[in-house]
Amino acid sequence: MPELPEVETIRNLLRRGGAGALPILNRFVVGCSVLWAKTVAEPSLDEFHTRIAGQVIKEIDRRGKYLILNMDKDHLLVHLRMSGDLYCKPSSEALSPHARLILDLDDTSRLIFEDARKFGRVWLVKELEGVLGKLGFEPLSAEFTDRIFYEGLISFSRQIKPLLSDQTFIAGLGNIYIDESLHLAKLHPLTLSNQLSSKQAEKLWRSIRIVLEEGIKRNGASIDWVYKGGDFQNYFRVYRRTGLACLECSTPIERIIVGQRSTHFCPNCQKLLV
DNA sequence: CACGAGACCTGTTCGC
DNA sequence: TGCGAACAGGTCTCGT
Repeated sequence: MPELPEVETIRNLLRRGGAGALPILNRFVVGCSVLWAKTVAEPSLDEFHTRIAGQVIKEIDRRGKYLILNMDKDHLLVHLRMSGDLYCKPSSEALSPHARLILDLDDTSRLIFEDARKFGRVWLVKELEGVLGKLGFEPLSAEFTDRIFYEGLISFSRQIKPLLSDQTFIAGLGNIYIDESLHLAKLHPLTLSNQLSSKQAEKLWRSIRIVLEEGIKRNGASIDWVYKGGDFQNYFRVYRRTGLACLECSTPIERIIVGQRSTHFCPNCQKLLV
């Protein structure tokens, strides 16, 4: 489910509540159940239970696709991977069959980490560095300038799509937002990063920010059975539009595999540089 | 260094 | 209708 805009949407729901979910700021943890042991990446299950009890949720941040729950003593980091979700509901409401971790809160609500595919992970840590240290550019930050992006791009000779999906280069993009950004920037997904002109890099930089901001504005994308809430899927330019007309030139959108991921692009608007 | 394959998992949809 | 194959928003590790 989640790339940067979906994670940001979940963050907002946890901070302010909405869509049937409760806010969790200033609540404290009174109990905890781990229903799928592998969900807790760090520390050990025993230590996780003893350390998280009694902690207050002070603030919620995001870095790339990670949610950061700042508690009074530790940080609880959450990565939703493919099918995770994190929300707070009254304890009286039925539990999802895919609940993997439950934090009982002091107002008889509970924070539920749900994840059908069991890929998601949480870390309870003193310092963020160990988990987040290798992440690359934060794409909507002020420090992420077109110039620094261009310098980064030309320092590698890599296919642009796999490079954009590398979280140590840029954090938060996934399959949807990469395909959308590359179409907006009129770049073929196999373009080599060091073949880009500064002009093209600037256009890609702008496209990434436009697409992410629109995704956030629309509360993310809802696809399949996994995640629902946002409506960015109604504004896709290429993602899962194989065979449909390009919105710019009417050429049928093509689907290829790049880096073992489904990749959608317009063969007319996004020609491969030679 | 850059890339591809396989693994981790479950659930839905597609094709015959 | 039924059943196996293909596919899904992510990331890690290993081999070449």
